[in-house]
Amino acid sequence: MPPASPRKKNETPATLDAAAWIEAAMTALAEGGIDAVRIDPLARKLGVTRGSFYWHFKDRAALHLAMLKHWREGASYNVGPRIERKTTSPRERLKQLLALPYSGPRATRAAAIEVSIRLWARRDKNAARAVRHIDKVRLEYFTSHFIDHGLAKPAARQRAYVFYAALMAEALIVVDSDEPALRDLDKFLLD
Amino acid sequence: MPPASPRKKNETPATLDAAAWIEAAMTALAEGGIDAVRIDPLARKLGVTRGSFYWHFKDRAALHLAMLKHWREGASYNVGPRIERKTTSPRERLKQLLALPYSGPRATRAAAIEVSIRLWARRDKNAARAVRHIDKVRLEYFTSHFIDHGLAKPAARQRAYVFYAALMAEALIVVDSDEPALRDLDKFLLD
DNA sequence: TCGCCGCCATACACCTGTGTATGGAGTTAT
DNA sequence: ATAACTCCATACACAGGTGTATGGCGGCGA
Repeated sequence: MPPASPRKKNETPATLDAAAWIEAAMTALAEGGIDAVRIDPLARKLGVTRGSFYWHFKDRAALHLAMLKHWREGASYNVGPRIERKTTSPRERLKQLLALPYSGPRATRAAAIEVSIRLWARRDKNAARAVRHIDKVRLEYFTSHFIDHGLAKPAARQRAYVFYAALMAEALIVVDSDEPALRDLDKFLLD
Repeated sequence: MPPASPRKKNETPATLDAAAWIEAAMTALAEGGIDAVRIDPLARKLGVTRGSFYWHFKDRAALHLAMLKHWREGASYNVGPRIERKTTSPRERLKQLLALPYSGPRATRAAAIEVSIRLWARRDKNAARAVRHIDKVRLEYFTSHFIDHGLAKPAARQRAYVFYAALMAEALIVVDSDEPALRDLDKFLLD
């Protein structure tokens, strides 16, 4: 981050172009892992040169940290809310979580980002810290729902883990799209 | 592969040194994804130079295909057998499968390879084909166990998917090692 | 209008990896 | 011993990425 660029009035919060770099970086992360996040290709896709990057970021490590921060702030509720508009039953909320398929256009990107970051976390301490934090948040979120659903805490936590596993597995396991195993999954996981 | 090196007598099947390259490549794959499988670093770790590689393989693409073949042949029963020595009950076999932790020394490598290949499969058709095949084999394997366990086929297939998901999730989701959610998981998944 | 500054382009030095071509050491067959 | 073959080292041309230093362009403020 540069010396806190002091923007003027009707501009976005002073992180507009840095955000564009981060967005492009996340896409590259989804498509090829952390090693695919390279400055030159990103610059070409953004229609600029390296000069822009090295104004907004000190180096690649700075971009990596910004990417983790971005994911940390967005991932908590990417997999979660936007659902609790109407206070439906806890069962309905979990059912909707399972229903949002990891096979959509934007969901595919999110799934790839999940996998990429977790692979990255195997060799990067910062990424590992972010993953640990996000998993903690999500598991507690799911657990609370199962508690609302009527389960005792240990059972709720176990169920939350399996629920989370089933959700994440959609980003890894390949089955035929008409696979019946995916239908009525909620009946097994939620009842 | 070179012109089918005609070995003589007491040598291993003519793929001894190529196998060493593949082994090193799989380790690199586990540690940094497919982009980390680079010839020069591999050569340094093996104590040789590029000259060796380009004798055993045509190029990187050939190594990639060999890696997929290697994984395809080994992965089917890496996650599976070596268990069915004694014909225990199907429930016991599945329980043992769940018990083999993805946190051991060599198991960590296998888990990383799983994730790396699946991320790789998002941009490589051959890798995608291998993953599809392996998932099919494993799901059928698990399904048959649940059928032996007494479930009807649709229910068994669904249960196999959740079982497989819980297994794979250990390679992704990070929890405290003393997490109670992982204990007694079999009671939920198998009963 | 003039200078300042945010933002990016350009050029340079450096490093790392790929693929190929060629040579050389060691072994085996005749 | 000589030829042939296996296996690897060496050298080269090329491509692509990183980081830095420097220059340039446009807008805003006094």
